[in-house]
Amino acid sequence: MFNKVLIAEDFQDTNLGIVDTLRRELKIGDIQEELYCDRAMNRLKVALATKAPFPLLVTDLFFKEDHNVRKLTSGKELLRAARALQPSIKVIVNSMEDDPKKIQSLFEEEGINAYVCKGRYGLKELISAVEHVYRGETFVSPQIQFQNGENVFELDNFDLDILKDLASGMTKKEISEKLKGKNITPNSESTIDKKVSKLFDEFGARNTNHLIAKLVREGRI
Amino acid sequence: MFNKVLIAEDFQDTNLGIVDTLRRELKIGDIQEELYCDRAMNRLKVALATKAPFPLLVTDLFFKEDHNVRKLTSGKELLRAARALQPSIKVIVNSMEDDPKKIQSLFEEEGINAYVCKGRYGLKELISAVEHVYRGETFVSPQIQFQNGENVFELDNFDLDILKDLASGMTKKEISEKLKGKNITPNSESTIDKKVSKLFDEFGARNTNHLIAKLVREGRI
DNA sequence: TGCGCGATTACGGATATCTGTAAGGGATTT
DNA sequence: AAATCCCTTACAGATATCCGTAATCGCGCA
Repeated sequence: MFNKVLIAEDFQDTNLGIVDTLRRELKIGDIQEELYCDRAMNRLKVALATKAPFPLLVTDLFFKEDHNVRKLTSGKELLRAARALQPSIKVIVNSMEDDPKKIQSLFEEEGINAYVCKGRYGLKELISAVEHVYRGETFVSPQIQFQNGENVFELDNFDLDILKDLASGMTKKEISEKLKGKNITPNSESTIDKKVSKLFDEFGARNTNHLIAKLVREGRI
Repeated sequence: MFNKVLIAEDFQDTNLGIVDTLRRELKIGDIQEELYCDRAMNRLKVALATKAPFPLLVTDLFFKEDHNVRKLTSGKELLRAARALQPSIKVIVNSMEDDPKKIQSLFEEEGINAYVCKGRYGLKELISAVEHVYRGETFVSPQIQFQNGENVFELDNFDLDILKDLASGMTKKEISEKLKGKNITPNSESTIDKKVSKLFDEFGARNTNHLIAKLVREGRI
């Protein structure tokens, strides 16, 4: 089993539960915890410099803001920095997020080793995740369904930019002009019109207001 | 100090932290926990029936859905039901929510005794909250700022209904007709126009898309 | 009673959105 | 080379929006 683990998690109470469980169930002696990403990163550096690197990082995704100024503000940034420093480190993400697409992208883009969804069985799953990762396998909370195809439509960056601009109050004419100014093509008002209309169909929206409301609610823009 | 406490919290790990801390710091012997609102409610009923009611309920606001069918789906419903059953019960809400307006309404509408915001100091604050509540006082996490006045504009139910309809894709003409059909006044398209335009000013929005995006993001519609 | 004020409503004009049709270009296929 | 498909663009008509002006109504108040 891993000889030491670093846990980055800003919820004091959750933290306590995790530490306690890992210690008791997995007999991991050296469990260290940090409430801030920056401090967690420091620990990784120090451990590596003293030839006693952490083989495993368990991190949340979201860290609440407070008075402290921070360089690293999310678990994603932390795990990227950690991987840059120490490529061999195993990473388990433990968070509330339950959107399969976002979790999938953590595996694909960040190469995490396991994802555990906080919830009623979060602790049991975390133990299972640590065991899997130790054996070189990946793990995902079973309630996460990686549905491919289905009702999930892709939004490419072009669509996304248009929608963000619309949501921030720009008209299609203004967007068209902005794109022309930046020499990005396509850029005609007509094409923007068509793109957005197609999204109406895909998302079952009746007009722009409806589409924007849906997408903002889904956290996609 | 309270002789027993019921904790409703669907995050297993958080739960463990809370139970442990209350037991150690406050010497509360009888600490019971439930992962589901319905079961928590049952415990309250049984305890009351056997003449050993819980003097204190600590509950989260949000409970994740799973396969189990549930009557009570949120902490708000749970605490209402609890108060209906046993009006004297003290209630501490322990949740992620950090919107002062929503928290304030919990005090004003639901008469909760304390609100503790989950976070880096959540456990320490929870202890403090229990002590305050035991002394008959209220408690709120210090990072919650009850700002009155300021930049916070009120949205009455009429505005809210219009905005919700717009966000769901209705045109102003359709909204006007819907209101006329239900004999709700005012209901002219012109008035709806004016109302929404005034909201542009108040919220610094450039058009309806912008306004809806802002309000959805703030969770107000 | 009359005045003032705000809310509601009507209306019109300038823009913007939504939708359909059609033309052109580039890439792939036959 | 011709046919096909997809993307981009132009254009046009029907609606919808945004915004200004002005008339009307209800209500408190002197």
